Amino acid sequence: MTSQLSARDRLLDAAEDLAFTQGVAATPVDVILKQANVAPATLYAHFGNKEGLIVQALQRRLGRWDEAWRLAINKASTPRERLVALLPGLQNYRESVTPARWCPFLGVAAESPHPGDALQEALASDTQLLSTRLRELAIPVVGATGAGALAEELLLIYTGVLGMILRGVATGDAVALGLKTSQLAIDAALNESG
Amino acid sequence: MTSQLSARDRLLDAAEDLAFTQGVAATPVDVILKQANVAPATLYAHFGNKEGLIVQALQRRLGRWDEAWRLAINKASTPRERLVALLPGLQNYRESVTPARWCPFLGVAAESPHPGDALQEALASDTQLLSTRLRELAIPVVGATGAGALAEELLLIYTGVLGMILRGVATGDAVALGLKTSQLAIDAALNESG
DNA sequence: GTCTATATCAAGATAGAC
DNA sequence: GTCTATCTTGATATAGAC
Repeated sequence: MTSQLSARDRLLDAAEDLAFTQGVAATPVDVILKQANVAPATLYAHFGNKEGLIVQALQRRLGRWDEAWRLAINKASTPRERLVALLPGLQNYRESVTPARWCPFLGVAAESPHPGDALQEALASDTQLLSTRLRELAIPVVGATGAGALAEELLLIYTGVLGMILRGVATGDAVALGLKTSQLAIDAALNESG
Repeated sequence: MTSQLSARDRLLDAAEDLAFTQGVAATPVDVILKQANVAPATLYAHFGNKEGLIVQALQRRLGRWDEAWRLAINKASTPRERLVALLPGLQNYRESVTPARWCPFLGVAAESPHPGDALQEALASDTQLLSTRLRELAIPVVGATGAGALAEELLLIYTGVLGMILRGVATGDAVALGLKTSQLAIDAALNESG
């Protein structure tokens, strides 16, 4: 049976499915090709090389994660809930996609030795998105003065949640722990600004 | 010039130096051999294969990290300072050894796809050490009842510090941020138990 | 235990037809 | 754009002498 998706989409799906769960270096191109049911030359025609495929898979995933996070923010009803929506958003997101062993952006960056790579830039985009939006969401909660510092703490906690998943903690447990810690950070920031 | 260290030690040094900064998969055995000034057969005689070398390099590093942490704990003068000594300990440690791009245990685990690998077990040893000792150190600060929960939060924060380093934040900045967040978690635990 | 030289193999990438 | 078949490379590991 042939899938109805384009070869390009099947390749992106397979790359996400395999490389982000098994590791990029540990996932040979052959295996991706087989799962996508696509011929080698097609991959290279679309993406140039393996790294090109991984980069585009990361970009697509960042877009989807962005959407999922926005959705979680929109479901929240207070500024404070919107600020911590990151964490339930992460949990929902991980339940909706093939869950990478942990964060694919950090994972790919950890494997890629050269800072200037397109792969590293994908991680930078992720970090940038997190920093910027967390800071925006923090302003209505603690005011513009303390927003940057609080955003940094929340990014640290979020990053810690991802790392705990790599340590083998279940996503739900790691998220609950991160949520609890985030509340402490927000309370402390409110006491300072108030 | 030939080093005075044994071939075995030169191999471990080179593996730590290269594989933990560039990534294991991205570091060919040849390169390790060249830097160690050792012949291929010697490596395989000592370690069996590349993974064996990496595993022993990790074990050695865990031992040294353990020592460094103990040292930081001993330099502290109050139970509370001992509980957070993890973070200045990390900073000193990273300044004393070839600093891996981030945590070599998490890094190696991230690359290794199979949960049962000897490599994954090295990460488990690290997590185990952190959990156990943090809990012991937390008892004199917040009492036995809340110690486990606080230890989990501090491990999350520590793991977040490591992840922030991978995101490109300087070690000192990440440590300072983690220290600040840890103090919040401890204060909150004290309020609950008091 | 250590060396030089080499076998073996897997993986990324391409050639050329359709 | 897509396929089958293949090329090329580079990396792990071993053979056999000292």
